[in-house]
Amino acid sequence: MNEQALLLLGLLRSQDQHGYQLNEFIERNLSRMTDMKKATAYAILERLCKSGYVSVYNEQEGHRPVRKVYSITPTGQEKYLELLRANLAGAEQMTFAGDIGLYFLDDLPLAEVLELLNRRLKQVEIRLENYKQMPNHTGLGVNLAVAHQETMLQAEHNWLTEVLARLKNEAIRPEPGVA
Amino acid sequence: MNEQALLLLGLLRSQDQHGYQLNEFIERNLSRMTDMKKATAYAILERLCKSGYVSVYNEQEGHRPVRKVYSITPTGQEKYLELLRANLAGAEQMTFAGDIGLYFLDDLPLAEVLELLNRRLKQVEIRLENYKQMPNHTGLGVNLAVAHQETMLQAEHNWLTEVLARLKNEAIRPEPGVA
DNA sequence: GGGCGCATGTAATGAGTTACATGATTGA
DNA sequence: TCAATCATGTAACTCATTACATGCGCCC
Repeated sequence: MNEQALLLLGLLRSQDQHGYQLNEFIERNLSRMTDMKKATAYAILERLCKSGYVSVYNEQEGHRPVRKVYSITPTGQEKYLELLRANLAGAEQMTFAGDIGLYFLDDLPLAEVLELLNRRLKQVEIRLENYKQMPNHTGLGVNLAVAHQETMLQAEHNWLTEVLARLKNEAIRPEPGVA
Repeated sequence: MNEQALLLLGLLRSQDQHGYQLNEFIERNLSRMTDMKKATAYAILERLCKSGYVSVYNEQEGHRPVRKVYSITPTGQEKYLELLRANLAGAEQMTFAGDIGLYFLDDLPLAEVLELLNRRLKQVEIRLENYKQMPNHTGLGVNLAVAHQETMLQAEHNWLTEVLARLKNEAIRPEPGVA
């Protein structure tokens, strides 16, 4: 009962959809918001169905494979709002897996650390480029979500750049008094 | 074979330790880096043992319960460096669960959104306070890791504040031309 | 004597991923 | 005719969490 459920319910709120359709949409437009896999979406839809938050009916267009079209129920609408409120009001834990590496950074020679962190920086830069080339979406919320990620990526970029500068400095003039 | 393994191996690198000891240390000093639970640590230590990255011996101090003391092996040392390099060089995905809510923010009345996001902001502020009251650690890496989290939290704070201001503005003078 | 701290785990559960299986249609 | 797309799923697995169980020593 988490963000993935919220996402699927939210998408179904605007219109009935079948699993494939939802998965396509998520992959094309929301790959930055979530990394939910297709099989997972199907599984969650089933779960939502069992819980009564969505209902299903079959549909066939021409000779295409039969589709299971999901539709949000009144209970689902309530659940959706509940999940949405909780999500908006809550702050995330903000623990970064990459910090574990930083914690142990003293275990490698400074030169190597510099090279490795540079690799990290490059990846952040590539992703930032990606955002900058993206067209504006429609809808207030969509733009906010995208802007948030860009902001955080930029923060990460700034921080990494600054750290690299500081470490480089230390490489030239090592341990200048500070432990 | 992820960050938790890296963490445990890294801690064992400095000295042999038993599970309880590791768990205590993590809870006291590294609760911000990771939210690994105690049972998980025990399980991972076992896994590392089976893989040959650590070895075990028993120890008893006085009449205390017997301890399983873990010791990193040469293979473990190699694995550790491998994991460390990968961790330092890699950038994280940076998908925030809270963005799903933002994405659907149009589904709630603006006034409520304002209130909910304010709740989110409050939590960020509390955590920031926490960081500011913390003493400096020893060791370059430790400080970097802590500083990183503080930086990102601050970025989150700035962003949220700005968004709230913008939305509040819109509440007063709604939809001023922009879709 | 009672509660906390020490020290280790297990069993059940849940969430999510991977890899695989199926089979029809459509377009080059 | 061959590959890609449409459409759904299952089975096996990993990973981690929760909740529980155990039992002794130490200190008040």
